[in-house]
Amino acid sequence: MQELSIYNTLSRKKEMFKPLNAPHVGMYVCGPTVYGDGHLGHARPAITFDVVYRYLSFIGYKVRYVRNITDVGHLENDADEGEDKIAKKARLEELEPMEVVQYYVNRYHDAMDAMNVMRPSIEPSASGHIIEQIEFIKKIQENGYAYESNGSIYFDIKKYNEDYRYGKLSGRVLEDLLETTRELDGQSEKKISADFALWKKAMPEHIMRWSSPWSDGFPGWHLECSTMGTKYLGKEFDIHGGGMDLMFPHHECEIAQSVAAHGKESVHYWMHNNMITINGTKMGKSLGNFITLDEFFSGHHDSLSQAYSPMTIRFFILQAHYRSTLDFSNEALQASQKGFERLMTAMENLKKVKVADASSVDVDSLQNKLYAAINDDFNTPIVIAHLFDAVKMINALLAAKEKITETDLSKLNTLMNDFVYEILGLKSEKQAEAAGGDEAYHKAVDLLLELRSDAKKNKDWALSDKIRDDLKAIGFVVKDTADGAEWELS
RNA sequence: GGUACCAUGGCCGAGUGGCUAGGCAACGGUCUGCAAAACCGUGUACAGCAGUUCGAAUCUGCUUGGUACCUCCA
Repeated sequence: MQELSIYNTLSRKKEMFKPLNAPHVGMYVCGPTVYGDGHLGHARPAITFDVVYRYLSFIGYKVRYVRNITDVGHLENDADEGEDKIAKKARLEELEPMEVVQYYVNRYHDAMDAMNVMRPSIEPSASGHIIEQIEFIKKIQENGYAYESNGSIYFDIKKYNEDYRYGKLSGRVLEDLLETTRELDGQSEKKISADFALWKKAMPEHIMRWSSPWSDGFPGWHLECSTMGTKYLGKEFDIHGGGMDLMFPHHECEIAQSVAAHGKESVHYWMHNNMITINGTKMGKSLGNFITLDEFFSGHHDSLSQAYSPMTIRFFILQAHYRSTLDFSNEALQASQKGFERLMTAMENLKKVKVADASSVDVDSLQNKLYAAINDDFNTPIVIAHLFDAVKMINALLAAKEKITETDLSKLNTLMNDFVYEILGLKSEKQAEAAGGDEAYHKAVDLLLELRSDAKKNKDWALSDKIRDDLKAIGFVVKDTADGAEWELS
């Protein structure tokens, strides 16, 4: 088993990863709120924790990966008089709320599949766990950390803070919070403004509502994660992940809820991915500066100079460490596209390498560096840097500038496959393209290239150049290689 | 206002007290009928100022600029 270190937000430092019940690992990640299309920002946690999931599984852990679907409970406004986001969207589009949910869940899955993000072991939805959430509230209430007010139940932060400490994850101090939130409007039903809803009584216009011992209503914003985490991973589990913007108040409230219900913290390692920025500012739904994943895939957006494939997006995200911000730009994305293609070309070239009776390359050293990088808090940019060293090695082997034994070649093959495909989760898009698509049209282009090849044999440069240049004008790039001509869409 | 964080070559980004990632772009070369593609090679950058040190981009202080969270947010 590899020695893996993980940066724990709780301690603000890297810690050796020791699961509670090896070889089992429990991991919970905050999933999407399904009232809109996924954007580039959503890809970051999905891909970050996909690599965590893949690597933990790869080194032999049995991982139960839970990623929720939030389909209730997020209020529209900061005040408590808001309306459920899903319900609002449903009214606007005159659809059943669950129809809206299903539509966006499907689209989310499609985008994630395209980026080769593995599906989690369990993908529970908040609306499917109302009963569990009500039970969870009862426990908090029994332990004295909740109070009822006008049919709604609130978490009593002041009481909680007397016995434990509210704000330990994000470094907040309750007194400071009280000062800063005081000026926000009518927190009429709450004891103090920092208290948050566990159960909210529904106004007549709310169409998503459930009965409870207190009122017809819906569960609070933070409750689903505590509830479903507990249900599927236990009162204590190993990893909880999510975006940095969820650290406060969402994850802070989760901790408070779990401690209030069970008397102890449930999560051992808190992991937070940083934001993706655009022109140096966070890309976010509320800021309206986001670009959806489908827009990236199609190129249909004013800020995009071209389409970017799902693997380009994945590679782009993996080229930065998950705890750093990552600035989007066309230039950066194009760089990722080129780099990714180069890596994939080398993976093809690796198959053509011939063995020799001795090795002039050091595969063991490469292996050590790759594992050291991924074990160091999933440092994928370093992993990729070493993979590019391997690309140079492979190209030199192919050009017979270096040589390699059968044993080493086999080792190199395994290593490259493990890291590129299994751990980083990259895949060649050429194959996917060739497999699908219109066969007749592929053959037609191939035929043109054959004609050009014949023309070249006859030194009919006028004809061969016409074919090449006209194809280019239509949108095909012709590439002459040692094995003949290839083409692709530009 | 409170609390954090960041500032790296044309761009994106690692790293870190001395051995000065990587990708893209640019430039040069190999190949090619010419191109393109592919491959090879070339760049001593770390906001500013002061300090600690034999030695700092890496540690400390100050200055400047930027970001995030405090309200839904990945």
